[in-house]
Amino acid sequence: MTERVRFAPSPTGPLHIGGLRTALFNYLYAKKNNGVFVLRIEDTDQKRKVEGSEEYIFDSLEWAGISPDESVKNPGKHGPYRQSKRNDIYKKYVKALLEKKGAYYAFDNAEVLTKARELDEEEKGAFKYNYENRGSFENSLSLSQAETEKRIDDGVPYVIRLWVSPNEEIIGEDEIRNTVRINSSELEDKVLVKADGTPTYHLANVIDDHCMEITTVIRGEEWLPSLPIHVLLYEKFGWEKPKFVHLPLILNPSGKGKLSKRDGDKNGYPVFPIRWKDVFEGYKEKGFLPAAHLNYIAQLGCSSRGEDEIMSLKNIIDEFDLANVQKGGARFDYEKAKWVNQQHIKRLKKEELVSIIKRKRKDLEKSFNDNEIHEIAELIQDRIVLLEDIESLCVMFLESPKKYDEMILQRLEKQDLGELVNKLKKLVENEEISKLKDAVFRFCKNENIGMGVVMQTLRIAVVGTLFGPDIIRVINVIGKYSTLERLKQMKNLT
RNA sequence: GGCCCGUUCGUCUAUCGGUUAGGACGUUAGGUUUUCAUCCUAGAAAGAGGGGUUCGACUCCCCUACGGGCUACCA
Repeated sequence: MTERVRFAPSPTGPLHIGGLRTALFNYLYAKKNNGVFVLRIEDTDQKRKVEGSEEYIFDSLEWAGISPDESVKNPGKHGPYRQSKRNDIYKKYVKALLEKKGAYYAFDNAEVLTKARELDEEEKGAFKYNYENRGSFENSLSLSQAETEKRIDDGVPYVIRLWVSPNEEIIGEDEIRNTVRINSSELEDKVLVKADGTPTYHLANVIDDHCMEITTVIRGEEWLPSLPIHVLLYEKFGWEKPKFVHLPLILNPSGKGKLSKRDGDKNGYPVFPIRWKDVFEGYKEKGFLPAAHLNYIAQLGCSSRGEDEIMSLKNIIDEFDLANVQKGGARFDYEKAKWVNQQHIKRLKKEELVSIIKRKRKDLEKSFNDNEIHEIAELIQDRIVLLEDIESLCVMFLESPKKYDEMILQRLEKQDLGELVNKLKKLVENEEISKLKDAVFRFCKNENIGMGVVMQTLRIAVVGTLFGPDIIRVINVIGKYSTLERLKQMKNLT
């Protein structure tokens, strides 16, 4: 049997890092098992729907390189792939459930329930609509059949609730943790169909997973508490249950709660894969390679057997094993995420890096030929942590220094800077630029000046700071003319 | 409050009853480099606490503590 998994986000805003990881694990599981990765849009609550979020989900998955095999965009035979289009299906199954006495009508309005809830909270905690009190509410169990039918005919609003019988042991199997056992008396008669006739998550989810022939449900740990409800639903329908996998949550770096948008804002890292409506920057814009981002996320709460932590998507698939998934939540670590990205960049083929650099710095091609850009790529490759660093790393090749590091200037002042710059200028003038290194060595020896001082002076004159790649190689790239110009600019300054 | 899940260096993790508890990020100290980055070497750094079971527990069981999740006609 082919494995079928699904990622089922609801389009209520941008997909965040946790969602992306859930999608990733579904994808990995599918690919590892030659299965099918389905994307289902859970838009039963139209009130909460946010324009653009469905597109955003597709765009994010595409950026990450983990697009679904079946979805609204490439439907298979299990459609529709949007829950808002499946209401007829739900209706059919709810009818059957009602007939089997697996569910019942309830007419209680919001005020009644709110009041009951408040009352219970004062006394002992959470209110539950269940076997203990359903007799005192207005529903098809407490009302006569005639009254129930009359109300429905009269158009009195109602919901449909799951009929949970007390004191039964419900067993939920999770693939990465121990069997979850719970007494059904703890459960609530969950609303299955809302007053507007649309299903709640629990109902739609179970029916869809069954109808779409999902074999393994991989979702976040926040769903673990509703597993018993789902198990009950499968049993009442008489359906075979899929396997369940509840992924540990991604926590804030502080460990306090799930990773949140707020936290990302505060600490300066994105929590979304790609830009969301000019409001939030994503990992893409921040300068993460999709493969690197996936690499980091795949290892949050999951260990890899391989000795190398840096892996391509293909490697991640090969190594993927549910047995390696952690049980406890994992804190997000932006420093490590950046390090992984840096490692991926370091391993990029020169051609790939060159094309990224050309894209980021379009003006580079005006001043340099392909060979030179390759050299630039080589000079800066080890220094890029985020792709956005490319911009600043390229500045020294394109412009003469706008300002000079004051501290260094002061330090060098003792050496009669003006004269030294002048001599260097002459040196560059008279030497072949490709042989500059030897020339500088000779110069130091003849003039009896320390190598350090000469190189620092040259560097500060050419790029303005004391950081950066091999200054001789930089000079080779920018050429004799630019170098002389820059030395002249420095000379005028001193 | 109730229910559920979890707990190994600061962080991500290895260990599936016998290990000097290993690796990675970060951090500290050296080295390489004209500088910075890279790279190399070394160091500090962990089994929440208490009971069992066992010849022997990080590993199995129980309790406590702590953390997280859920507790909507949201998903």
